[in-house]
Amino acid sequence: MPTRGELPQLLIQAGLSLLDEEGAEGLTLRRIAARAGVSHAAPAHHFGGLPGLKVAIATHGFQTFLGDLAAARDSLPQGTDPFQVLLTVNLAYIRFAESRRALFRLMFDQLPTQDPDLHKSVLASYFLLKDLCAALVTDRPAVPLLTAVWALTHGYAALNMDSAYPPGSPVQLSTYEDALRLLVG
Amino acid sequence: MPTRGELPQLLIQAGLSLLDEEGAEGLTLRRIAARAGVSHAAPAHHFGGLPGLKVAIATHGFQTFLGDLAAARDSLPQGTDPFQVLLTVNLAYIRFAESRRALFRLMFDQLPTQDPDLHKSVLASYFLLKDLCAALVTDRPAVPLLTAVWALTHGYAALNMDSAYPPGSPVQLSTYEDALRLLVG
DNA sequence: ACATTGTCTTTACACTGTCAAGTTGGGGGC
DNA sequence: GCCCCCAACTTGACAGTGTAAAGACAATGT
Repeated sequence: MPTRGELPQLLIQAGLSLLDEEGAEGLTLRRIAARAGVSHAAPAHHFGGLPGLKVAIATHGFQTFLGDLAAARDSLPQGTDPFQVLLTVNLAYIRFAESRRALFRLMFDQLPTQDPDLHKSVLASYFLLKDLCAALVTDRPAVPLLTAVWALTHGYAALNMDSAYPPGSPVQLSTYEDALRLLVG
Repeated sequence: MPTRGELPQLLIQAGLSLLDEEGAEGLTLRRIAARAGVSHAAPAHHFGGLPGLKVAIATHGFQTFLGDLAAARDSLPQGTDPFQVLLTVNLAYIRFAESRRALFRLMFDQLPTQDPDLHKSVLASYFLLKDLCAALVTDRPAVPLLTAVWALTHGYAALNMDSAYPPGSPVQLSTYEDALRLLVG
């Protein structure tokens, strides 16, 4: 039995590992509980059930997602060309989807769920990308550009993740940079 | 009991209705069987198990998906501006994702599966979009443009489907046309 | 010291996918 | 016509799942 009070976090971590190692089908209340060394009903107690646990895992996923994006942004020296910053961050977006497929899918599957914490986590990533776009268009509103950029990036991430887009061969990521440049104008 | 030989199609239809009416969680071997009026082991017999049935449903989904895209294309008069054709077809893409969320998710979840029939269905949609792009760029290869266009469209479809992208308000589909025009150049 | 609250376990139940064995019914060889 | 055989389908059983109720137990507040 773990130290009192830290079980929820431990369960989320167990769920994340299970998700990475065995995919979506491995994500089971009982297996998570077993990995955390507690009974199978303990997770349901803390999260209200499997759906609640999934939301919690997705929320945590969006936080590390945000962390990855911010790390990519901060890895560049101050004063870097804003387009280069956006490109670097968005490639981190695509790489996240590729390296953590099951988690990425779970995250966006849970999006319709109305949960304050999940909503806040998503919003944080939204604002990060919005600021990057705002740096590129000083004369007009950033939201339309952000919408297009986000969609393009998410689409590349989704198609590349399944390695199924051009049936057979992988997505040419080099085309992403050109497409992004066209959108930015 | 249905007429001999048509049970597989009947099971796929039952699965599609179940998917539309109750979402991914309603898709169960036993419930599909009950809806088709057969025993719970009948679907497993024909499709080898739940995964096989899901692949069959996804394959059928891609066929009606292709039908929707082709219908949108053919609804325009001959000689229409190629860009307008591409736009119309892609809006049908986005609308399909919105109106059949569970099926759309299942389809792209099954993409990594290596199944000849599924692969062929996906390829058909691929070629349809490729031809539309080829009509727009006569001087250069169409695949890079197709990749970008497909990703942009798929991204809009995915974000719009969850109505979760700009957290709270729906995706502005008007921005899609502008973005597409930028990509086409 | 005592009651209370929150954490966790135990137990039970309905539901799921899969497998093995049985039943049935129709089509082809004789 | 008859029979065999095979495919379609059913039946029954099993392990695994989520959920709910009820209990055990320790920490905490009074």
